[in-house]
Amino acid sequence: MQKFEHKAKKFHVNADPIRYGQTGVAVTPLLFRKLSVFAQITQEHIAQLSAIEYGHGTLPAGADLIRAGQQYGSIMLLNKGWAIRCLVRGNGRRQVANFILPGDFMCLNAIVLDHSDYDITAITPISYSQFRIEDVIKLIERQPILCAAILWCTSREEAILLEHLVSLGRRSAFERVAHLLIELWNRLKILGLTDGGSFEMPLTQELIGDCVGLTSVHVNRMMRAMEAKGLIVCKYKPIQRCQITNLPGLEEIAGFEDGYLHFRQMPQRSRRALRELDRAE
Amino acid sequence: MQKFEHKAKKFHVNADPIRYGQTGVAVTPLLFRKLSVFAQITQEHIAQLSAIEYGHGTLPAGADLIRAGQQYGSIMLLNKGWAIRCLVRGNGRRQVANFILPGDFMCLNAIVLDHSDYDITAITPISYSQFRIEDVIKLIERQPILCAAILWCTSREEAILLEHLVSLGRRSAFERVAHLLIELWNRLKILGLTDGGSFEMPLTQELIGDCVGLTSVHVNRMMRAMEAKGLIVCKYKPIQRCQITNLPGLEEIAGFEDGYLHFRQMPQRSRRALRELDRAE
DNA sequence: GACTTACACTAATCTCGGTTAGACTCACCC
DNA sequence: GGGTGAGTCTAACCGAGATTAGTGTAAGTC
Repeated sequence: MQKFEHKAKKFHVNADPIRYGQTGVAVTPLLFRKLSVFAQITQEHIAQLSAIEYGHGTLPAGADLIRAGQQYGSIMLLNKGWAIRCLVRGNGRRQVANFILPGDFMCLNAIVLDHSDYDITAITPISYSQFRIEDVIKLIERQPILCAAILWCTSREEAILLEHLVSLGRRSAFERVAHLLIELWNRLKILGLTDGGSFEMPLTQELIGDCVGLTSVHVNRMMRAMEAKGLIVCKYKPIQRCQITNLPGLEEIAGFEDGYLHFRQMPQRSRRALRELDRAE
Repeated sequence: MQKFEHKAKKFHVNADPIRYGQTGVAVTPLLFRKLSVFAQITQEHIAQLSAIEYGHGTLPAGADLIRAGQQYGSIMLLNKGWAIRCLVRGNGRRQVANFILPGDFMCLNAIVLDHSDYDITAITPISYSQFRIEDVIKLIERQPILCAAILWCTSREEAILLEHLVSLGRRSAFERVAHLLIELWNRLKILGLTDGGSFEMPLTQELIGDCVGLTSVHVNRMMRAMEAKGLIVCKYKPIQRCQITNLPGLEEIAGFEDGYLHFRQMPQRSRRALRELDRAE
């Protein structure tokens, strides 16, 4: 880390209205798909969530959904497109905390926190659903499983954050970039948005750099190096698609272990406890 | 970040049984003190939590409470002493995610996650309370306010993690160390564990380095520099006490803003929604 | 077709912070 | 009182990655 005088650019709007994520597909299938990785979520549960959706919106690439310091409005669910959660320091240095993919909630901690610590910015055109905080509270009260599912989302997000922390603190530039690519691939895979080793990736190298704490220049060097080693193919500019040609090799170098993504069932004991609550109704 | 070949040391036990944190004080006051920052928690609420405590334990400095990859056992609450939550990479490089202070929960996400991603290691002798996961689930079901309080703890922890991410990605070595010191001071202050600008800090420089992604050598350089500028006094070795002599100056340099610590009341709307749930019983 | 914008990519230089190695201090212990 | 160990501190060296300042290219716009 050195000076980083470049100011975070605010509005590099992508004029063309390409839809990232599965085109024309509503939220619920993606969320359902994600949540079923972890618990016996039924379409019925998702329907209950859909029932309290009070609106939805779209935003062009580059627009902010919420700014740091701002009071939380509603809880949102990203349906299409990609967004970033990022923190901007006083001097303009920007840190992308993570990438928000379709099926991810946004501002979930509005339930207990007053204001946001971060900006959420669309990096492609996005569409999202909105939920009133009160409605969500009431729903998760009635539906323990849904409550657990939401808790799972936040816990998983924290785990991903933790892994980014390790990247920034204890991984080399090469490892960081590699690790990010593998993570994105994994997260998209459970959504069914990958095609073999290949996936749509609407990121600029600067954005990647802002996420892994490097300059775009250095991200570029690392990606050139990966291609040279035959690990990836990713030469479109601006990057739109990335293909991992040698996943095991990449995982090896990055020291990637997928445990932190928690692609597992909820622990037994919690399942039992929750079932009891369900019966109690 | 470069090579970092030093293996994470496992057992640098502190032989002397000094009690960090308020000596001889049980959990509940500290937790109560922390939670009341955020909601109208009553002693009654805390009593309900105490009621489901099923055991407590102590551990010498250097001992692990849980290891990465291990299945979660119970949820715990740190009563006395300090601990760290840290991730160790295959090659032995260690990243301290955060410091766990008295009044902090540990393994809270055992509710939804199966296994831990991190080690929790005592860095002083510690004592803690244990709760069965099922009991906690049942309790928060009966007590929406307590549920919100716990959610607040995890959300706040995530916010702290986010701030660490910014440190690692976008702050200079000097800023990182300064930021950490101010954060610790703030967190201890709401627990009533500070004395003016001064507080007990049972950390080695290596531990600080493992948290902010630096070597102990460089942490030392930075702390020397801070003393030279008259910002802190922290000369005991091993560090036992740190005094911030010029807080505004330090905050200025570190770019510290306390918003992320969320020393605020829960948002209005959530308070209202939760009150309604309470009446419903 | 000229102008503009956004991004990828390259090369040269510089610096922050890692590495290595060892001295110093204090506490404990046989 | 000498030995051991844990931690602090200093100095010399060096390299990963930032910085700066470009060139190249594709696509949109007037």
